[in-house]
Amino acid sequence: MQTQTTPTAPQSQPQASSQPQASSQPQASGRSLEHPRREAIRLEDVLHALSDPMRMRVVRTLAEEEETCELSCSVFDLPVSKSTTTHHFRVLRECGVIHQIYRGTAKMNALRRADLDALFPGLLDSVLAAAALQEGRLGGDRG
Amino acid sequence: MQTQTTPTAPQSQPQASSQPQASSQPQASGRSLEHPRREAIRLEDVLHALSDPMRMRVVRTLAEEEETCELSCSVFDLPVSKSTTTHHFRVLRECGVIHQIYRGTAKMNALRRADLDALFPGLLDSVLAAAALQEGRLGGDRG
DNA sequence: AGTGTAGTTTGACGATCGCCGTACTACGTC
DNA sequence: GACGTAGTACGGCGATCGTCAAACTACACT
Repeated sequence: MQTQTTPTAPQSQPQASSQPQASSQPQASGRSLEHPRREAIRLEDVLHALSDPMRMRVVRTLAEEEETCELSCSVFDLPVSKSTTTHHFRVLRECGVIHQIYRGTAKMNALRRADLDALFPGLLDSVLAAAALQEGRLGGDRG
Repeated sequence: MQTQTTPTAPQSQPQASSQPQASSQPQASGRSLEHPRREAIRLEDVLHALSDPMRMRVVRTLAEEEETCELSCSVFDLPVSKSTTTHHFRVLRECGVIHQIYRGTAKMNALRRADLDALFPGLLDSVLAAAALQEGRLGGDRG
């Protein structure tokens, strides 16, 4: 738990893999990503980020798979181009909703639940519940 | 309780004041406003509406003054022009966040709390709490 | 009828948004 | 080194957004 940041306490230190190990999993290395500090996360930005169906879909998937801790961008398979996918993940990161790190060629994503719950208690859960309720109500599958 | 709709169960019937009465308060009359039905309210539209600081400010004021039931547009005194104010209230109404009726020259506004609570339980409260928390955190007055 | 108040409508503006394709970089593997 | 994979950066496109000013409508009051 030292060469990789935990999603519950993300800090954006570059931390250029000082101890190489023969683990099967590649380490976070090379490029660094900018994340807003917890105190810099703004409610209006979070609401704006979540108001896009594509990004809501990402956040819901991340929340469902929360015990997995991290998902690569590619597992989402959004019905948009690669560059648009990059754009949406960047919006989510820059507004503080998700945490991203590079791991080999992949970029892993995790919800910043601890930060969001601390700043806006209950908000994420009620949004997720609302999204699930609405999906049931409209009967559609995530569209 | 028949010539005016209640904010807790708003229906958008025109209801053109069939029984005139000498009450001190002018009745809802004349122009009618379109409101989405409860089932037509979409989470993404609500989140988008709330992601604008000006509209969030309106919703928070409406929530604080909820026992008053209705507030005219003019009491808000937003730091934007009249036409922009009209625009923001229209966005809030069309996405189902507020209910509006004409009462004389004024247009009265009320939160559609019953509808929102039914569709998205806890969402409105956690958003309002988050906004209050953030205001305290940033120390600013509603900005 | 005239005046004032409250809000609307229209059209415009610059900014942002969501989306794309193309060209590119970084990494792992053969 | 060559190749494939994962994701980025750069522009560009049309649509939407927040904002405004100007002209307008609806109502109340004198």
